[in-house]
Amino acid sequence: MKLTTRGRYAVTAMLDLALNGGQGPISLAAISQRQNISLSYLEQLFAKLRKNDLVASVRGPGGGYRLSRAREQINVADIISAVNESTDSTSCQGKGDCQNGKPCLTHQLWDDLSQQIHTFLSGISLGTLTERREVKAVSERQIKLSAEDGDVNIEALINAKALDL
Amino acid sequence: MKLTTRGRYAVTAMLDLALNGGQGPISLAAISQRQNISLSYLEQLFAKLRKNDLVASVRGPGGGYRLSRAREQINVADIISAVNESTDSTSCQGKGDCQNGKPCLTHQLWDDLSQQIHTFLSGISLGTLTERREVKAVSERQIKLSAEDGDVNIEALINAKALDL
DNA sequence: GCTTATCCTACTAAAAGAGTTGGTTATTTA
DNA sequence: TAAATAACCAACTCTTTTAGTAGGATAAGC
Repeated sequence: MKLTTRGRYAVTAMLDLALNGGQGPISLAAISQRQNISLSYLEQLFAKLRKNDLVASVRGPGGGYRLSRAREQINVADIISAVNESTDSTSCQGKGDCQNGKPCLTHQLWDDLSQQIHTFLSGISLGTLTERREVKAVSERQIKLSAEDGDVNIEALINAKALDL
Repeated sequence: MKLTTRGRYAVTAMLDLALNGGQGPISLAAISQRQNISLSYLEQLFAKLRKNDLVASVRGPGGGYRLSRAREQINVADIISAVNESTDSTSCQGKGDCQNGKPCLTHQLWDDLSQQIHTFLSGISLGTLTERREVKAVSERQIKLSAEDGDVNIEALINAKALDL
């Protein structure tokens, strides 16, 4: 398990999808605009998310992406490991270049720890997050700050939350 | 909160210190040998650990480092944030270059999440880890695999753990 | 005064992160 | 059927971070 900005982008985009993808697919262009993430970078991330069966795609005009499962069935750990999976060879793949000649065991300590983090993040689903945020969305609509209706701007939501504090 | 190999090195080194530093300070050279981490890299990491008051140093021959507090008072979150603290400006420091003109709020979602991870990791102390490992160390001594007595080789410990599975 | 070991700065090679460019394919709509 | 849309795909670039080197200075013990 690795926690970087890459995972943050993926989680944010997926949350956008969960919030805005009520009816019909959402284009990456829309997510790109709302969340201010480069379109091509999103394409790369969604290629991995699709390979891991977290999203499904619809091509052509009016197309885009939708969650392949219910919000509650997709957790944060899924998303983060999906976009990080390419070069996850932090442990030296049993090459045996560790001191004892035995396959790489030092790293197991960290893997042990990151396994716990993984378990922890598995408990947080997109559903959990949207529920928490949707309440704020309602109060946000009432305050009538954000203009474009229909769209849910995550930034605005968090803004609303910040106002609460 | 950021989880990379850098933090892994730091946690491993600190655990080595907790396990081997029973009487007197431990030199970085010793840790370097046991854990197979470059000496100079350890120096850089320990400079930050010292600034954050997680370790204390003794100079000169026979010198080295020791934990500045009891094992139980040092947690994994402390260690990781200590070695990562230099360039932690993942959130765009209120520069206001986000779309709304307001200071950077999109990132707050992630900060929210990573705050939870931080809380989680704060619950795991070096004491927690050593206790878990020390049991294994005893069984390891009984099996009499690792030769050099006095030293506790984390790799060997985890090896012992692997044998348990 | 020699050795040990922390302390400190600067530099470097390699990898990962983030984004750009320039396409192709599939699908809808006019 | 042609145009527009938007997913798909590959290669390339720029920047930052990682991990490690090199070369010392300072402090303490023998």
